[in-house]
Amino acid sequence: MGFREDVRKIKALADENRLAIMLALQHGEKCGCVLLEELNITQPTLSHHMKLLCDSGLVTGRKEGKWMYYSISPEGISAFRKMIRAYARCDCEDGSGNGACCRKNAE
Amino acid sequence: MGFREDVRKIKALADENRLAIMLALQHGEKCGCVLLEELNITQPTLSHHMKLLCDSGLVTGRKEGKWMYYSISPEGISAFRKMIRAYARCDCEDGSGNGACCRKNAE
DNA sequence: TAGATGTATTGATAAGTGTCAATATGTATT
DNA sequence: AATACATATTGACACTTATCAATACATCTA
Repeated sequence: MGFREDVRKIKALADENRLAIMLALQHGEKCGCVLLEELNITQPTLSHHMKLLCDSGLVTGRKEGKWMYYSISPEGISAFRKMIRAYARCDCEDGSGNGACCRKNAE
Repeated sequence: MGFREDVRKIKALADENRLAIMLALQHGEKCGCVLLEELNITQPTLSHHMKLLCDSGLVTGRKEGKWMYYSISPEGISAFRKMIRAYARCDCEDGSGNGACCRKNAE
């Protein structure tokens, strides 16, 4: 069926630099130029990664003058985790919270 | 830093066929030959995907005679979701459950 | 208006990935 | 031992992706 959109979103996180960006944004929004200093990549590469993260909904961008401020999207990461949960799950998690094999590791 | 291992695990889920496999295994273990009937791929391709899923820890394999039975690993998916959560998070989730921006969408 | 600065786009390239046909390996049955 | 069947591996190929240099676009400032 149509998992294409979900695959696209998962791929948005499947890159070392983009994981680093997600961590870098965890404590609040940052300007692109700041991210550029923290990551050892060129400006076009950062722009490319930010586009993928924004398209996936995990990150939102805000333009202020000539600067772009990026931040984690709470709704985006919530939807993302929910989506992940739809695939990374098993029957022993029946919603009652009594899934024996998952009790200890419940997140 | 060393996100390589996490990227490898996330990539394990970043494919349409592997998402379909995860769903197919949700209700319990299945033989490789059964998965082969459900997915429109050849046997070598299935073998390739199962290897990636097993290597990531999301799925475990059990050999019985000439058959391979695959099933979701409860510990694997729990660790996976925990890992995802480390990247797909923001400060407004402070562990107290009071993160204002996430309250409504908490999973 | 001109120059400076931050960001986005384009084009090229190397590396990675999904797929299949062909073949190999392992196991059960006759 | 020989055959049949399920799975794994190898090799090849098309497609995707991460990266950068060069360039374009947008905005601020002198």
